[in-house]
Amino acid sequence: VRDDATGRRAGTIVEVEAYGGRDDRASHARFGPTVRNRVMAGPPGIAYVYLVYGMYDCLNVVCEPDGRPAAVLIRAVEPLAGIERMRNDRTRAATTRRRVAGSGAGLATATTRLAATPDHRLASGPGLVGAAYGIDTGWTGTDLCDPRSPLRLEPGTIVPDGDIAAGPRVGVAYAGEDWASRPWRFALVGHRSVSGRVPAR
DNA sequence: TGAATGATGCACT
DNA sequence: GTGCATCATTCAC
Repeated sequence: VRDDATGRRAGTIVEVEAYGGRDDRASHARFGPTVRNRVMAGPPGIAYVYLVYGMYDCLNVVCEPDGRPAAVLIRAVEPLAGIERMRNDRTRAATTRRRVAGSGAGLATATTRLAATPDHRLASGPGLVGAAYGIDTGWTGTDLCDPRSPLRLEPGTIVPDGDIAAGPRVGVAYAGEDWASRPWRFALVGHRSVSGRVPAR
């Protein structure tokens, strides 16, 4: 859930990935404590937002007790409320990117395609979750478990194990076969808001 | 319909 | 200097 002056955005998390500590070669914690990842080793329930590929903000929830670095990446959300606001922020993010890239035609097609994007695909990917919720790295450190927090987790429903699919994490081939192959990506089976991304070889 | 590619800022070595 | 926990577009077929 995110609250701000213009209203409330809410959705159900339908896909996540787990990232461990020093030994996980795919985790930001593999470098040991750094300026960027330092909240990962702090108390759990805190937001860790990082910029990837120079343009996408990815939201993580710090896990494990204070002192042990770990986090869960929110990969996809099914939008439930504040959908127009999500759409607006998606457009804004795309517009900013295109302006930097300097392609007017690209912007036109980008906004046209976004308008054709169904509601349930507005946050179907880690970068898209960040864009739809208007989250950037400044949100790192936010207490996601405080009911008064403008960005927070709220209790959901218990899902039977059988409804959860597990598979390898996306885009972590660099970590080596052992770590890249671990089935630490979890998603609701067959859910239409799960990211369709396939590892690019 | 699917694979390749470019964009872009910054953490890290 | 290198490469990334991504996505949209372009170019084959």
